[in-house]
Amino acid sequence: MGVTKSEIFTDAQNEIATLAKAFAHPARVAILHQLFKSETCICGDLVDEIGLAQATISQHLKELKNLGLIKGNIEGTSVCYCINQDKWQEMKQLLTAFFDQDIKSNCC
Amino acid sequence: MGVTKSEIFTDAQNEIATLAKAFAHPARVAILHQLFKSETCICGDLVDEIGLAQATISQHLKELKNLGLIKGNIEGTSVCYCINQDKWQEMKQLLTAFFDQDIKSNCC
DNA sequence: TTTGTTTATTGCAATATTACGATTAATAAT
DNA sequence: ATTATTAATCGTAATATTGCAATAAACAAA
Repeated sequence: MGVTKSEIFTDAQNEIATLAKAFAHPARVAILHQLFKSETCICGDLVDEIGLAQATISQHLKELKNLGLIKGNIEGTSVCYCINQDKWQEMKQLLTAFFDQDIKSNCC
Repeated sequence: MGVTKSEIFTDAQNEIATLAKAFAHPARVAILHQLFKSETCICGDLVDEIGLAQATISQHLKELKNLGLIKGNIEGTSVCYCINQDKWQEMKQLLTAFFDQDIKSNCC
């Protein structure tokens, strides 16, 4: 018990859930927002900008990177993080398609 | 520790995270998909359709209802669940606006 | 080489989520 | 009234997530 039964769902359903998890925590939303609006996207700047410990930000960055939504370039001792635009578009398509479903019958 | 620090994020960031949680589990994705495509939206049918226990489905339905994304109408002994289209549109707008952000500078 | 800077990882504690059996509540059917 | 049906809730167990201090790793600067 307590473990998600991925095997009983379709691939599409699991994929949507996995992608949605990226946005299911305000710290990750804040990180992504920062990456969109900011000139620089150095990890350390994100730590300063958002008020969480360095280890915590690093962990959230790792999750976003694992999903492929961001990528990191090493620049000397620091790492520059950016949105992975290809993957971002792919995610956007999948989720907006889900949001744009139209109702077959509205019984209530 | 282990508790999300909602107070350090903006209302918009918290709202996006809260809404995204609706889709962050495949069972809820499956439930919503079923509500969109199905003629009937009786709780019991969802239990049959998706392979989870009645208590589990009921719990997921409660979460979706708390978010306002679905509503339930009592019909005799059964309950008919449906998408709340107003809230669905509102959610869609908020999330697609986030997805449609355009990048200021792409440094990597 | 030694020191400083920056990020990743480890280890741990606490909270949150997921799942389900058992029970309860509410209505329908007999 | 009794029984059956349906859904919500309670209690509990297990896994997942969040957060951070401490440490490690990797590189730059002196």
